[in-house]
Amino acid sequence: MTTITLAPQYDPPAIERDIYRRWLDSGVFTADVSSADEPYVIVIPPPNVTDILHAGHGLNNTLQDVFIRFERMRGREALWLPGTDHAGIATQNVVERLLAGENLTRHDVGREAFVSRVWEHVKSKGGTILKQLEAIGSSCDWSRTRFTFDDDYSLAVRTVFVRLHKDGLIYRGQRVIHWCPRCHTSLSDEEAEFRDRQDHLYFIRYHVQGDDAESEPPGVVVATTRPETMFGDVCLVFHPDDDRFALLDGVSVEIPLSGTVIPIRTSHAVERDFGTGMLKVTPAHDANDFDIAAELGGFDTPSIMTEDARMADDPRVPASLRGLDRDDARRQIVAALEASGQMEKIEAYEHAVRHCYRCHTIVEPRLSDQWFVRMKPLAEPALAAYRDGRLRLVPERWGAVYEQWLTQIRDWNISRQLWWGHRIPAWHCDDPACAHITVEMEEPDGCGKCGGPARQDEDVLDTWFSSWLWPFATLGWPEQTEDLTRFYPGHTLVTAPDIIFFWVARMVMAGYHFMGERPFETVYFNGIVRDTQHRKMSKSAGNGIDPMEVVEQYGADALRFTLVAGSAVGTDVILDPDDLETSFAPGRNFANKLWNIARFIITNLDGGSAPLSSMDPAQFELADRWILSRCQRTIVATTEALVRFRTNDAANEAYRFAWDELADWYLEQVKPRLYGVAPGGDVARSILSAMLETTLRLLHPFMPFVTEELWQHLPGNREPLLAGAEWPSANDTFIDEEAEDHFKRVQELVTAVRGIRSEYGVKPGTAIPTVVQPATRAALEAFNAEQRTVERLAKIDRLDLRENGAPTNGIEVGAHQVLSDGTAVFVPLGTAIDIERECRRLTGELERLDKQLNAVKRKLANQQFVTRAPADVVAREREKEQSWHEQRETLAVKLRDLGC
RNA sequence: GGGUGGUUAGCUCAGUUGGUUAGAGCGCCGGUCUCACAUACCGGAGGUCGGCGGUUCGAAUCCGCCACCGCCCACCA
Repeated sequence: MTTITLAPQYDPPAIERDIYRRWLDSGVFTADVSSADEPYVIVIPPPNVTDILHAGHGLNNTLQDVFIRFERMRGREALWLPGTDHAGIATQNVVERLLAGENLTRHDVGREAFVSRVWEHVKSKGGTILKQLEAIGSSCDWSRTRFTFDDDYSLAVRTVFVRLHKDGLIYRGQRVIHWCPRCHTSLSDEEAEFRDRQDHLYFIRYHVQGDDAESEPPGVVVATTRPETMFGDVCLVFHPDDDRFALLDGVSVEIPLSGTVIPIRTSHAVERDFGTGMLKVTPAHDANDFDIAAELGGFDTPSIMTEDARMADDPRVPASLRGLDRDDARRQIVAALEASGQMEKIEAYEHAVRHCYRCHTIVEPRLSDQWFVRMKPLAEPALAAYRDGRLRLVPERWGAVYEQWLTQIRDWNISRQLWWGHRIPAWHCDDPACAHITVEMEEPDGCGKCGGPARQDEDVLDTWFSSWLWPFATLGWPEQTEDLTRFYPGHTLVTAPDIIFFWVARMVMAGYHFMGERPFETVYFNGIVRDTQHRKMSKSAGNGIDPMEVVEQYGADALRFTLVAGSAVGTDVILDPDDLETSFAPGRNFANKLWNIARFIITNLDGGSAPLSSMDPAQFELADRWILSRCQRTIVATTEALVRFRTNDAANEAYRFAWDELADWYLEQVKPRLYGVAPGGDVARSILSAMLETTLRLLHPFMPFVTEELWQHLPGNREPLLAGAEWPSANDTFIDEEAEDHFKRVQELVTAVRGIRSEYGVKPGTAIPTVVQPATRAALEAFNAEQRTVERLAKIDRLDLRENGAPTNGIEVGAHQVLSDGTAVFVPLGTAIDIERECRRLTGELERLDKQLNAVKRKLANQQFVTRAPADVVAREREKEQSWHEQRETLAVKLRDLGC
């Protein structure tokens, strides 16, 4: 391999595209169905087909890629299955907005033309996000890309519908559902999300029939937040034990403004303490009221609003209000009631109101015929799987949410009055007398009962009704394909906790019901990306970060590193959209650091090095043994952290090793040997090469581009692609506690000397008097090269080592740095020091030391501590006392010498 | 109303089962363009770990209460 000279700075855009191309060409991302290796499967949470990548996708997909690359390197047959979701309402809304720009509605163009228009849009604009996933380095198996509207996938959806229907788990029912008057569709409970709203509670007086003007009180007062629904009232109810109204049971009242007569009844559903204790029952416009009315029996369910949430053209609605939208109607009704004296009072009232999760319009409860999935039987296996540990959630606390939802699960409304989606495979008989509904995979010849003509149901299925099949429908189900056999069940699902109900729990249900097996073993919930005010990042809020911009400016690796290393398991990631530099420069800088570590090492390898295994360990110096030992520990720690999904720990372990240990210490220590100034150059080269190689492997899941590029520049024979290379395994023979301990002392000494040089402006040529304690002396003596290391790294000519006591008598003044074993480094002779200032400083230091010393003495004097604390803890305290005592003595001598 | 997460340096956050003198990055101060890197190097300042109480030889860590911030769920209309 020719060593091209590496540029002094890493330039991401210059290499990312080529590297990605190289990966694709090699097929390293493609899972081999016939491989004997143990599989590892992640299915992507399919983004909406027209989505563009936002920061949340960035985090989510980077995490998936980290796991998949890690397992791939560990030798598993890794499959990361990508794809997109047709996203019913969301996509339909996008196209409807486009039409609106041409002053058209979907009804103007018609169903068929509209659907082709959406397809057109999806084909031209869709899938952008998949290209963007490539840009951030995602190692998806693109040969298996799926779309929830693919023919195969649609077949799976129909199959599921038909099967569940046959099993009695899908039924058609008339219910009060959540209706979005803007999207013109029903919504599931999950899609109608609560938002707090400042509202009013209106107290309205209903006249009791037969009462005359003198009656006291005249009629009954009902509290409601929705006066506009009162024309749909069928009765008023109060609690049967509520004495206040005891005489009113069975009495008739008139609905204000319309005069419709309705009875008063009783129901245990009434909360006596709320409002007046009298409740109006509007079965067609409130799910609870529907239940109450049903329980009482014998009531109609009058609808008094249209699909647009306008007052209906209905005899129950006063003529002047018909056609008004619900807000205008409310205003007029309130005004009219105030005028007629029937508005008792209006109170400010804050409550949670359901809104459409797509357009945020207030949802209108509406009585209609819909298709439902009976959820209880499906939920049970999903619940059991979690409870007996077959399904693991990380972090575990989400289990409570998962459990609670499954425990109190309600039937799922799956029909949507949209045009973009999987058409429901049900055909209604044209003959009202027959009214049979035929449910089949393909269009039947006619009604399955009477054989007459039948029309297909107009509705489409909830988009989540296709998503919940994702882990197996993507693998070819209902066909028993090789892929399905090999790659189901999968292993890790990485997703955000906000779709735990929509998607995660339902996938588990579908997995057990149709496959008899969990779809994945672990669900890893990543955090949510927020801005500095902890608001969720979103385009609409204008606080988003465009990952593509970050990739351009800082590189994909910087983006990835920031997102992954910046957050602990399941915690949110806070980023400042107005300050990309603060967030992403550290990642970019680290990539550059890595680049330069490699640049230095590769340059100095001079085209090659002998393998580490051929080196005689007897020739290893302290620094060699130290870095080898540290490297082993880093491998263990990084691997361990990744296995436990602690990606931030893993990334930081590797980061620390590369920057703080390899670059800052080993590289510096080894320079004289490389330049031939000191012996041992070959050993150093060999170790450097091994360290770089391992570092690249360890960092590859986090920063695939820069590591792969550098890998390509490494001299020697190894796997052609880092993406397909082996994850390093730890080798205990290199663990060397003595070397770690000794090198730590060398580091301490170097740092102390640097401190003195910096603070007192000591010139490079000056010797540094040092009174060495045994531990430090051992470190320096056992490895005779190390004193030279200290001198070189601290940029001094000579360490002037002395035994015992202070070096002199006030000439070499100001004991400055004292090491943990009491070794003292002094300011050298001839250095200008401000004696007074030095006295103050030393005195302060002495006080601090005394305080610590007293604390530790008190601790050791405590019998309880000595007898009850673990022996090693006590021993540490003893050492501490000893060392601080020595430091104190050194300081005291200095103070005396200075004449403080 | 019920859950649940958080509160540690100016900022964003680590701190695994309670045990060295509580850490990192950025920012700040001082010094260096030292032949891998100024996207760098060296040194430094900065925290009574939200408050109170408790358990313990020992608490950022465990328990209780309080305060503030956030999220989820919930048929008091």
